[in-house]
Amino acid sequence: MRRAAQRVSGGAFRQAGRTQAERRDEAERRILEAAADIVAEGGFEAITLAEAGARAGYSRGLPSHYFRTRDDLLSALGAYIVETFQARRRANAAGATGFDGLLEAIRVYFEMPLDRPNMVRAFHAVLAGALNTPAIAATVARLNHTSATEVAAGIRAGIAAGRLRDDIDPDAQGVLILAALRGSIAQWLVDPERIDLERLGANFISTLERSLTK
Amino acid sequence: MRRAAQRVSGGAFRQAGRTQAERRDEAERRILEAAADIVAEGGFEAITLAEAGARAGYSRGLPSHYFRTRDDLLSALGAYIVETFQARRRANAAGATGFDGLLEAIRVYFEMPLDRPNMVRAFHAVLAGALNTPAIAATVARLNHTSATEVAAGIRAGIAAGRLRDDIDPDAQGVLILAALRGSIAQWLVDPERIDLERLGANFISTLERSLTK
Amino acid sequence: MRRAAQRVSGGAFRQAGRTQAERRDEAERRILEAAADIVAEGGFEAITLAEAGARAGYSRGLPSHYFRTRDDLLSALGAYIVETFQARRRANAAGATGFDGLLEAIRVYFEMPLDRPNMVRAFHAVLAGALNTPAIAATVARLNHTSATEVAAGIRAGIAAGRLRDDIDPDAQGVLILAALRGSIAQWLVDPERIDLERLGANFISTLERSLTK
Amino acid sequence: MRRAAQRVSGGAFRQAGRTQAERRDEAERRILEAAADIVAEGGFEAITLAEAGARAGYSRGLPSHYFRTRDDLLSALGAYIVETFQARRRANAAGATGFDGLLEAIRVYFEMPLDRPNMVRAFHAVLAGALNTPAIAATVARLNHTSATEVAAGIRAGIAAGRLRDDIDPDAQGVLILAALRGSIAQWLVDPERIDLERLGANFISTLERSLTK
DNA sequence: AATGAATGAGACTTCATTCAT
DNA sequence: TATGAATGAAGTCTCATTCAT
Repeated sequence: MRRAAQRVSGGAFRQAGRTQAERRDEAERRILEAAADIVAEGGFEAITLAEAGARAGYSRGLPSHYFRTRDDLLSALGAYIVETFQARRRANAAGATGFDGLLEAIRVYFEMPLDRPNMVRAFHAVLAGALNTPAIAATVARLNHTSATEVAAGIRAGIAAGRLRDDIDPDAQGVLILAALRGSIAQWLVDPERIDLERLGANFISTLERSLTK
Repeated sequence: MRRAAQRVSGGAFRQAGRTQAERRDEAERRILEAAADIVAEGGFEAITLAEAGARAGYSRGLPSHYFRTRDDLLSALGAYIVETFQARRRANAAGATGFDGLLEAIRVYFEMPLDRPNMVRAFHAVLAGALNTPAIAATVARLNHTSATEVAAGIRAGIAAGRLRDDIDPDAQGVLILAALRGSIAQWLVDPERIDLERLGANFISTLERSLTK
Repeated sequence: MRRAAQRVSGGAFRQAGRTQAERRDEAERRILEAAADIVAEGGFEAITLAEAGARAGYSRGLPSHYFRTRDDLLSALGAYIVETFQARRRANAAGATGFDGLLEAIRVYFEMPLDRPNMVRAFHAVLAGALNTPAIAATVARLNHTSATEVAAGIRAGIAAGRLRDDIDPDAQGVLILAALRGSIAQWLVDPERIDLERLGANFISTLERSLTK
Repeated sequence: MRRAAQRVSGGAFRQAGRTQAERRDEAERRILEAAADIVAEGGFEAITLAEAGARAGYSRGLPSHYFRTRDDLLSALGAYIVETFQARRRANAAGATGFDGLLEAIRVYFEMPLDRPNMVRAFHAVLAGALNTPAIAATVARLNHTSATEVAAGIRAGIAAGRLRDDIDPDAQGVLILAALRGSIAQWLVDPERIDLERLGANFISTLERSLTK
């Protein structure tokens, strides 16, 4: 096995000392990131296998080689974008728990579009793609369930702590809160000039406090 | 002149004696409706000009003939679906005004998916398409602005009537309420088994009353 | 029959008092002229029936109505362009006969491109079209024969007048002279900056005089 | 590694063991040759990408794959046909220089149509295509300039050798001689029965000698 | 006579996919 | 492992042509 640093045709240099498995993993990840960029710019249907390979600095044929079919790539890509988004969201609101953690997570949610617009665009493209692309629908359904349940857990913690009214339906509120977050950002994506996310976030949080606390 | 209904090659029955303008208008409308069906089933990118023509009972080439390019069809289709959705929504909540009218409109909104699932799917496909398709983005941006403004007007009416608190930001609430409606339905579309729209609607309305009324 | 001046859909006014045959003839002629313009701009294959009708100020369907098929239009158009060109050429060199008439006709030939560039472009498009379009080949073959024979007649007149050498092959010279004229203009059409037609014409005539006269 | 000639799906025999670059180069060349055949038969506008691929023994999609667009194929094809024609013409008149070389080249020119009718037809189709196809016009403009300059060089050599009159305009004569050659063949292409190229060639050369020599 | 609605064939082009190297 | 050559299936779009008005 050749171990010296070597020039690959795509023009990228890669580190020596990798095993083939490591190289493969990196190539897959770079292809997924390139694909995520394409999604952010042109939507989910704009992806072509060749373009994803070329943007990642590899050959136009490599995505086919790794992901076999376009559907498999889309499926992996949906999961990758969702995971990346979730990881970022959680990192930004790390440590916060209970109802206060929920409020903090909501604040973070309204800040992410300005911080990471491409990631958010890609994420919403995945949400949109769930409507039609079976390879993605399952991922999004699971995401929705998890996310709404997390929100509901924050509310339940608030109830248990005696801070929130106990006639609240935490599951329904979980869905509604998630809906408001997503729907707000969806409007911002279409018309960022008109939608003031900071103002929306502040209003939403004070609305929640008024409707949920005792 | 032949006046009896006659069979034409496309398989549709049409009345004789139409003017050419009438024939053309009907053909355009039928093509748009067929295209909306396709959108509801397979999403915005699933449309092909040929399929739209064939489903409408015409030739595969007619949509090209009328709409010139696919983009032009998409643009017209986005406007058509939005108009149809709005017309239906308003018809269902006719006569209600003020803050009560807003609450009624919200109730209607949560009922529409069960009443007209295809229309709602098509509508949400348009919303999703706005992310990537410039021809649609403008339509959706206008729709969002109008819709949020209508909601805000209902809130302003409630404030003026002394029923709602006067420290509310009606515009922000308009966006947030629209967001919650859209986001709820988006989750239902992905997993209708899990999302109970009736329950969501009831929770949302009581939440609103608690957060907005004096 | 309505005789008053009337507005037609194309936007053109036409004179009253025509018979239908006259109106039809005018419409045909206007369609042919519009088609000739298209040929001059975009070549022989750029013609579409609809475009010819629209440019002539009529409906897009009228050329079909008159000329039945595209081939029939092309055939009529080839003849029309050739006739127009010949008429112009003869008008410009009217009255000249014999060998001097030939020289005058040659001078005129080199002047026409600057005087009537569109006509000359269309004419050369017809010549080019003869290579592939059977509907035109016959017209051009006849034209070539006639033109070369006319040139030969001028030479024969010069011989008979004792002005030209009598060992000349008039028919071969007819073809060669026609070839030089056409070939010169063909080069000018491709690169009018580089080809100085006036200089070419002067050189050609003095060359001819030296090679043909006693 | 398999080395024996093997039958591939397109119906052509190819050797195994080629590098990919060799395979591609051969495929491109064969597609261009097939396209040149089509041009010779049906003119420049008769080319379709699919037909070029099929005639070359490949799939109907390959020309698109290589040449991207039809215009790019036409452009490459124009250059290819011109190069092939020039190479043949020069090979046939190899070694001849000066004014005698020019006369020999002219003799060869009048012989080529009978020797290589398809090549000559294709070549004249390119000349004709320059009138309307920008992708070809540049190639033909360069060709015309080069060819006329070569002829002029032969005349200048004759003047320098004291064999031709020194009041000749070599550049104008270069254009005129090229014009006569092209124009003669153009007439032959339309009506080969009537045009006797051998006789034309003999007449043209004796005419030239009379008009150019001292 | 004239318009223009509608059809259908054919071309270009893009890609997923397979396969040779 | 990785490249890229080659195929073939759609899809868009343009037009000649037919036909109802």
